[in-house]
Formats: sequence, structure tokens, C-alpha cells
Amino acid sequence: VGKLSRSSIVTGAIAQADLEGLEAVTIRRLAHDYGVTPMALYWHFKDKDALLDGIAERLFVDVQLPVQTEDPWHTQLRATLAAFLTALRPHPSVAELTLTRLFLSDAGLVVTDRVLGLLRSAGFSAEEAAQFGSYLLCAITTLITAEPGRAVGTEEKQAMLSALSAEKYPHVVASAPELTACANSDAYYSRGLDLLVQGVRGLS
Amino acid sequence: VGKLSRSSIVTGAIAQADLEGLEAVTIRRLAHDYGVTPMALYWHFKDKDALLDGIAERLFVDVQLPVQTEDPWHTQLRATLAAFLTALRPHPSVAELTLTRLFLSDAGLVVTDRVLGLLRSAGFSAEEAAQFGSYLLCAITTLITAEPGRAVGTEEKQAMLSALSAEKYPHVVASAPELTACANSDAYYSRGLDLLVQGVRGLS
DNA sequence: ACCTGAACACCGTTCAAGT
DNA sequence: ACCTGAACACCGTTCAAGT
Repeated sequence: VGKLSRSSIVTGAIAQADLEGLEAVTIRRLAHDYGVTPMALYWHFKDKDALLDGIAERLFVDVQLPVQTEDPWHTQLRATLAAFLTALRPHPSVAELTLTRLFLSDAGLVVTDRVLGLLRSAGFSAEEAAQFGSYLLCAITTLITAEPGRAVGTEEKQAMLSALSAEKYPHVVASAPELTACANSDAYYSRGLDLLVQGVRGLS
Repeated sequence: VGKLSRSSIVTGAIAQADLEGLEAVTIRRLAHDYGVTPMALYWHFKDKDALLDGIAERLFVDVQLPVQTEDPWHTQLRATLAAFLTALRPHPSVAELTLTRLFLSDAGLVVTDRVLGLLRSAGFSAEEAAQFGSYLLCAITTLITAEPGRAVGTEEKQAMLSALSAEKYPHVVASAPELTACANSDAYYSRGLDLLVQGVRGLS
């Protein structure tokens, strides 16, 4: 699996999570995959939380921020949020780690600062920018966590929802297929971005 | 701590989480608090995940859905989301459990069905309702998770953000106080609701 | 129906020690 | 600087057994 280093461990951890979920990411297992003793990882990371911080940092590093332009702020905001989304989409099971780690890495701060800047240029106060800025980024993460069909047991769940009483839950039953599998996830994400950007615009 | 039952265990678990966070909720610890063997809990819950499902269910049960009226759909939608928010706010550290459990309890289905119904009455298709419905509920949960200052180490973090380079992160530094502590959380939540409801309205 | 005892496999982490 | 060995405290969970 290659040499042991901060960065290779993070890569390995993300790969592990992609395959088997975040709860499968374990110091001991990672160490085993690298043919090394669990304690070896403690030289590279203070503790497991520091490793999780490292994963979140990597996600922020992967964000390809758009170049700043003369476009209206909401166009740039959408592009920025889309860039964040693009970085998260390949790794849905670690996406949630960013929720509480916006300020814990240089890369996270860069992304956050960009969003705050765009909101300020839209006329929002420092307080409003702070509230909406972090929230918008978190809401992007949630877009991934909440993608229909991403929760476990698709076939099982599908059957469950369809079997529900159509009298008690008429609309859930009516939308059962769309709730359990995302037919067009690009459209889902695109609309999600629209919702958020339209939402902020409506407040200014 | 009272008698042992499904419902009392859930109550105890929530209390534990409120005090020390979700990661402090442990089968063994709960059992110890009830003066009982860890395995006793396994009679009431199949496994720990079932206990977490029970916690999420309780949160949905606590939702006081508004009576349906002749008000426009977006007014009712806002009231419904606000009701969900109100149920979650007292228990921020377990709020995240609802994210993946909208369909796992009767109470969750009732709340979800209401939201879907309102979206259908607004003219959205079954597919759009499915996508936005679950997302809106999840976005409410995130509003809580992302409340400025809720992440750990307020004083420490405050200092950290203020000490950042104002050249690299001008807007983060400018908003440092508002990012680390929520001066007016009612206003924060109210604006968050506005953002989401305005967002959906913008899409119809 | 409801709980216990003993045991298992697995965690994260510390500390002293090796090279 | 980088890793190991042994140990500790803590998990969730199974299984057979008790009342």
C-alpha cells in the first residue's frame, strides 16, 4: 500500500471509507493494511480525531475554487458552492466530517473566506455573512448526505416504503420510488444548488 | 433513574447525550446508570443502532405539527419546518440522528408526509417533492449542527480565528466573533428558515 | 417476559523501549 | 525521526442460563 506518511494515511483512510463507510475507518485496521503496528500511526497523528481532521482537510484541498470574475455575486457563489460539492461527491461517506471542521485547516479557511467575501460583496453584514456562510457550506454537505437512496438498504427500503399504508402516508407512498433511488443525481444537485442560492438572494 | 423500558432507555440516552454528547451514549454506560447489566438493554433493543433509531423516533414524536389551514403552502411549510426545528433545538447533539432516519418510524413518516404534501400542493412533481422534501428536513437538522459556536472549544477557537492572518483570510477574521458565538440564535434560526423557504419558492 | 454471567472480538490510547 | 511491545480501559455483542 506504499510508504507510511501523514498524507498516505489520509488517502488510505478515505479509500477505506469509500469502500466500507466511515465507521470502518479504524486506527488498527489502517495500521494492519500498511503492515505496521497501530501505534505507528500515533507518530503521524496525535489521535484519531486528528486523523479525521486530516481527512476533512484533504476534502477542502480538493476544492477547485473558481477564479474570481466580474460576474454578479450569486453567480460566483453558485460556482463556489458547486466546486465544494464536486470535491465532496466522490467521497460521500466522509463528507460529513467537513461539517464541524470549516476552520480547522488552511484549505477550509480559504474556501470559507471566499464564501464570506462573496456574501459581503452582496451587501450582507459581517454577522449575516458569518451565519449564512458557514451554513451554506454545511448545507452543501447535507445535500450529499441526504441524496435519495444513499441511506442503506435500497431494495429493502424501497419495498418498505411501497408497502406503507397509502392512507396514512399518501405522499410518501406516491413518491416512494423517488425517495429511495435518485434517478438523476446531477439534476438533484443542480436543483439543490439553485435552492440555496435562490434562498440567499431572497434575503438580501 | 426509574424503571427499565424501551421508552425510559431512550429518555436516558437523550439526557446522557445532552450532557456529554452523542459519543458518550454507550450501552454499557446506560446500563450502569440503570443499575443493570449491559445485556439487559438487548432485550429492549436489537442492537445499538436500534437504540439510535429510537432516539430519532422520539425527536419526531416531539414535533408538534401545525394544524393544516387555508394559508398559502409556503406559510404552512415554514410553520412545519419551524415545528421540526423546535423539537430538535433542545437536543442538538442527537439532532443528526434524524438525517438518515426520516422513514424509519411512524412519527418520522408523518412529518415527512406533511412536507411532501405541501410541496405537491405547491405544484411540484412527485420527484421534485421527494428530493426537496427530504432535503428540507435534513437542512433543518444541519441548521442546528451548524449553529455558530456549537462546535467545541469556544474560547479557544475564538482566539484562534482572531489570531489568523487578516491578509490571507480577511473575511473570516472580520466575522470571527460571529463565527464563534451566536449572539442571537433565534434570529439565526429564523433567517435559516427564511433562506430555505425562499429557496423552494424560487424554484416553483 | 425480563435479566444475568461469562466470554469474545474489537476499539483507542499510554508508556517505555528500541533503532 | 520513526516504529514496536506490552498493557490498559473501554467498547458492542453472542450465547447459554437463570427466574
